[in-house]
Amino acid sequence: MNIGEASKQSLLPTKTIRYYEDIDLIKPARTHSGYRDYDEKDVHRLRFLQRSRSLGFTIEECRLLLSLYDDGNRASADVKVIAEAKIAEIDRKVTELESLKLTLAALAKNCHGDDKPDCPIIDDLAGLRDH
Amino acid sequence: MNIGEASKQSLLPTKTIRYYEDIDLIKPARTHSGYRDYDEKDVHRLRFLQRSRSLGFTIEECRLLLSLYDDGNRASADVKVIAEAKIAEIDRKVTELESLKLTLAALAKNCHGDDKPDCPIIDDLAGLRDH
DNA sequence: CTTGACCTTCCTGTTGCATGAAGGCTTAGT
DNA sequence: ACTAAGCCTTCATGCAACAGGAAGGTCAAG
Repeated sequence: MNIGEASKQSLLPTKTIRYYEDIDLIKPARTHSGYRDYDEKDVHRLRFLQRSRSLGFTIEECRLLLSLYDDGNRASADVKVIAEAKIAEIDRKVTELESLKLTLAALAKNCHGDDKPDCPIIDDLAGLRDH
Repeated sequence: MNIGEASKQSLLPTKTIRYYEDIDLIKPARTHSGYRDYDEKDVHRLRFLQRSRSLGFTIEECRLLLSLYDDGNRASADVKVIAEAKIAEIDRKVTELESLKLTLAALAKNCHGDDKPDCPIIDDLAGLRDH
C-alpha cells in the first residue's frame, strides 16, 4: 500500500511517516517508480509509534521501545522501567504546573480586572511587590 | 553596565539577553566600542521578562505583557485576561498529563516486571490488546 | 490524452534559546 | 610596553518533532 493508505491505517500524517523514515524508525519497500510501499508489519510499527507517541514517549524512547518490541526475548522488567520513569516524569511536570497555577491564581485574585491602570500582576512581574 | 553584570542582576544568561534583543524585546545603549550598555530600566525589563517566562508565559505573551507594562494607562482587566487564559491552559495540560498517567499506570500495573518476555505494555502499544 | 489525485525530494519555518567559531576590547600584572 | 585572562562582538548551526510548500514525476479514470 502507498503512504496515503498507511497514513489512514496508522493515524499518522504522511509528513510524520516520512520523517520517521528519515530518522530510521521504519524502512518501507519501494515500488518500481520509487513510491513507498507499506505492508501490514510496517503499519503495525507505525501504529506502535502513534500509540507510544500519544502516550508521551519521546522519539528516542519510542526507538528504544521499538527495539524491545522487535526483541521477542526482552524482559518485561525492561519495559516496565521505561513506563515508570515516564510516570515519574509526568508527576514532576504536573507538580510544576500546579505550582505555577497557584502563583498565577494568587496574582489574578488580587487584580481588580477593571479599566483602571492599577494592576498587581504587572507590579509583581516588575518586581514592585513583596514576596 | 555591560551584559555580564546585567545577566547577574536579571538572572538571565547573556545568550538569552542577546536573543531578547534580537527579537526586539529590549534595546540597550551601546558604548563607543560597541559593547551593550544597560541601565537600571533595562535591568527592570529583563527581570520582568525573567519572571514572566518563569511563570510559563511564551515570548509573545511576554511581549504583550511588556507593552502593557510600558503603557501606564492600561486597564488591569487586560492583564487579568491574559493571566486567566494562562491558568486555563495550565489546567488543560494538567488534565491531559493526568490522563496519560492513568493509562501508563494501568499498563505498568499489569506488567509483571520480571525477566520473562511477556509484556502487557508492549502488547498494548502493538495494538494486541482490547480497549 | 488529459485531468486530478497522489506521489517524490528538498528547503524553510516553528520555539526559545544553547553551543561554538573567529575575532576584537579591556584590564591587571609583569 | 607587552601579554594573558576574561570580557565582549557577530554569525552560523543545532535541538524536537514535525508542518508547509515548491517543483516535478506517476497513476487510474473518463
